[in-house]
Amino acid sequence: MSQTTVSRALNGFPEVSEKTRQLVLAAAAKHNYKPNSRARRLATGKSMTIGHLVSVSKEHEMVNPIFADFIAGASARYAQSGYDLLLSLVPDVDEFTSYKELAARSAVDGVVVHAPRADEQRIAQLNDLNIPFVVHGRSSNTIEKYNWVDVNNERSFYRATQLLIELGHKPIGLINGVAEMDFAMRRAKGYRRALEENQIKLTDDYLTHSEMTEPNGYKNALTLLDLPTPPTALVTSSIIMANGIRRALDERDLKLGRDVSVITHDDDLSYFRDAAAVPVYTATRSSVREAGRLSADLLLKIIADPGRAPEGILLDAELILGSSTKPPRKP
Amino acid sequence: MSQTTVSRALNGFPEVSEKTRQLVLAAAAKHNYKPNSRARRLATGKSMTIGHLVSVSKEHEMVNPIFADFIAGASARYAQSGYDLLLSLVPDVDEFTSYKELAARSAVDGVVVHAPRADEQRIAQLNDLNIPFVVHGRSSNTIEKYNWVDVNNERSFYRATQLLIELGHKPIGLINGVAEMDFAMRRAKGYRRALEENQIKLTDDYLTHSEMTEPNGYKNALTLLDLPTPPTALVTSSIIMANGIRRALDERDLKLGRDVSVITHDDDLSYFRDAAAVPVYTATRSSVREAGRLSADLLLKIIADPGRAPEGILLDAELILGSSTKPPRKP
DNA sequence: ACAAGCCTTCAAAGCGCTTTGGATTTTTTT
DNA sequence: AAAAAAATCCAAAGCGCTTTGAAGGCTTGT
Repeated sequence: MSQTTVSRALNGFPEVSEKTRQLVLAAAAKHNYKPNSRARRLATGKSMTIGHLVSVSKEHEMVNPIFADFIAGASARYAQSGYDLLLSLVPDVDEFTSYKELAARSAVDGVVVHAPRADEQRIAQLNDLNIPFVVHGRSSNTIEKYNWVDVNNERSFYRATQLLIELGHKPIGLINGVAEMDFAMRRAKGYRRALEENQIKLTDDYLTHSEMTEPNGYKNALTLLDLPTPPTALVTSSIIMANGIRRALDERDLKLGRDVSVITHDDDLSYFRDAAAVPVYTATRSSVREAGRLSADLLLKIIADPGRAPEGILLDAELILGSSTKPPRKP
Repeated sequence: MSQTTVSRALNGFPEVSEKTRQLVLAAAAKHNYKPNSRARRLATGKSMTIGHLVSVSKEHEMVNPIFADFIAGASARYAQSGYDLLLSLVPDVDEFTSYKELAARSAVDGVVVHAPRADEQRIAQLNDLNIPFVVHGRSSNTIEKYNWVDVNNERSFYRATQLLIELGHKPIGLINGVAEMDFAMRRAKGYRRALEENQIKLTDDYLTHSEMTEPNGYKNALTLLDLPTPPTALVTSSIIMANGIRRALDERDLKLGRDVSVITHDDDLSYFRDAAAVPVYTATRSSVREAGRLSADLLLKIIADPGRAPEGILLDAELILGSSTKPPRKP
């Protein structure tokens, strides 16, 4: 049997009879034969690989904890379509160099951009490189068209803040992510809008920006609690920071919910899944794993049809009521 | 200039004069030329790719949170040596199928095995497939030789338990990972040995096994605190569980350290880095990122020299004193 | 100035597939 | 039964590199 026939049988071409196909498939299964990826990729001119470049902050050696779950979602989709996932954790400073290199040696058919800043250069750069990509998040100050999957951050945090205000809270703090990040900017915007609409005037002292680690949640919570008029409620961007906040409250003998209300954004991380009947935290919840799936789907579509008009997928976070929010305590 | 010369110049062969090499390099830089990965890999017969198969528990859709930091460590090494990192999150049930497939289509030059069980089949399977691999962890019930990088789990937990005993604690609980995991088994062993050597008899009620999530830390802590003779100290396998434990203590109006002492294993995750002057938790600390680096180094060595005798690298976790351990409270 | 020897360059083969275009066989039509 | 059409199959080219083996250019020694 000729090489051509085997190749066609395995790749599902119609020029081969069903009988032969079955024969080929049986023989392949028997000898555990799979076409050599390297040869196949050279012949087809496709890499059958999607790149994920995750930047590691040079300063803090920080890996964004949500990326594992995001990738878990995406990976499943790639596998279904026969794509491999190429992962590279690069120091944030030379991220573009990495993209350029990947493109030059044509190692990937597409990439996913993680953690876009409000001013994001990678989008224009990738458009220039003419390499298909999907951004997980958006970039407010970018005019170029691009494909993205994002959560409605502004609205979520607007709603969260609004809820606290309705409960009677006035001084409300926001413990946010790094200021340059697009999501952080949008969340701050939602938070501010809710305050403004309710004529609550707060200085920027009530708003902190930092990497979303547990220690930072702790530290920033203490800073806010030390204000002359400490907040009676906090909104935060990450369940990991929320854990730090809880620790700070604990240290001050304040009870979560009773003394200080907290609403956190909840990415539904697998190791923090808040699945109790009454969740621990009132939260704006949106599964980052689902975002991973959707991003992968979108990227595969773009690759299959390069002419496609850029698309944005906006997910709405649910506002889930837990036990960490109560009306402020009467003095 | 001929293709041969260019290839040789770029790949550092000695047959090309320094002058020509510089010329070639300059031209390559100017046009942003990089040899096409696909073609190169076919020609050399190497994939220049390392596979990481991370299993996702089918049941809980759980991704081990340490893997992000581990991979961050490994990725840097691969990049240095020109290797790509192929990541696949596979349902734990069909992990071997994935390995076989990778081998058949020769997509990788080596793999890293994550989260080995005490009874681990993958080691024999990979040896059969004759594919270079390094195990992050060990497998107690495996007789085959293999390369591994592991922490001295038994000793760490022996020392941790011993410390608590020296402080005066008697009923000591262990909130551990899933029982089948090799590391969990070793940690339990160290814990038990310390108890035995001090003639402390405790039933297995003081020992819980579960996936290392925050909710499980919480739940298991409550279970132990509800025992007729509740433990005055807890040892736990993960800082994420430790956060759940803190929540449980909080709910019972118990103060960490004062009322209940806690020692946690600390993988030095980037988003939980406990870098305070006096750490929050007394901990057995070992950087999982460093383990990632070492695993990558070892694997690259094996690939470069297949004849190499299997090697094991045993890391010793430091026992770091924090503020979560005190003598038991007098009743 | 010429041969020997070394350094440098090159043409061509091959990596293991896919794909094209043609050849062969089988089926259908007249 | 012969011709036309359809269904199969196959040989060979090509994907973009690396690597082999041979040729060309330069230096050195006599």
